[in-house]
Amino acid sequence: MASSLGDPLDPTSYEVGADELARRLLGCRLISLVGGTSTGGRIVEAEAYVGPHDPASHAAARVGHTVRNAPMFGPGGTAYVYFVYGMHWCFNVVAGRPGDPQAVLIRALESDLGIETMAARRGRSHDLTNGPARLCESLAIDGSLNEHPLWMPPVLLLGGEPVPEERIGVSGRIGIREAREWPLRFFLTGHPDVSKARSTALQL
DNA sequence: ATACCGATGGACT
DNA sequence: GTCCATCGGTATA
Repeated sequence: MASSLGDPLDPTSYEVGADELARRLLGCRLISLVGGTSTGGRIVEAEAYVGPHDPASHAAARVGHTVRNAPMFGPGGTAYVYFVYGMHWCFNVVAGRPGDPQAVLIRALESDLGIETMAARRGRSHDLTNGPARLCESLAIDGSLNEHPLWMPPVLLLGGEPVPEERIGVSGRIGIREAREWPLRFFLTGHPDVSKARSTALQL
């Protein structure tokens, strides 16, 4: 009954496929208390990586269970944070049940909390949370938060205003080679924090 | 608005 | 060695 907006999502609500979770996370709020200041915002773009049969996933069958992707094999609702291109962190929400490696990459937030702190971390006052690596820098999320459960501080995933189905756009995922055309990227159509070039829904 | 390019490090084959 | 679930700068329009 404590279903007021802004409560942490229940751990069981993550026990769904990553594609469903990605849609469901749109409109939810990602909040970081790292460093003592609240930073974050509303999720407006997310990508699903749906399991061993997904060749673009870090947990693709050809890769198997490794040290890096181990968090994906853990319980839903925990964080999978990985380092890419020698300089950036990316934040994922693990989906499904233990042993079922699925995750949702958070690609953009509509930032509305701790703007000044985020701007200081980023060294600029714009482009704070559009992009998976940018939002990690703004929220001070790094590898130390790997496997963190997202229903407790210092990083929280809170319920938000439900997003109307017709506002949700779908497209192929970004920055991958394999399975480019799989419709697993979800975003709020026309939202300013979703790049215009990439805000066009896939034509099926 | 798009396009190219370089940075930089770890996971994996 | 090779490949990145990337970004910021610069150039061009």
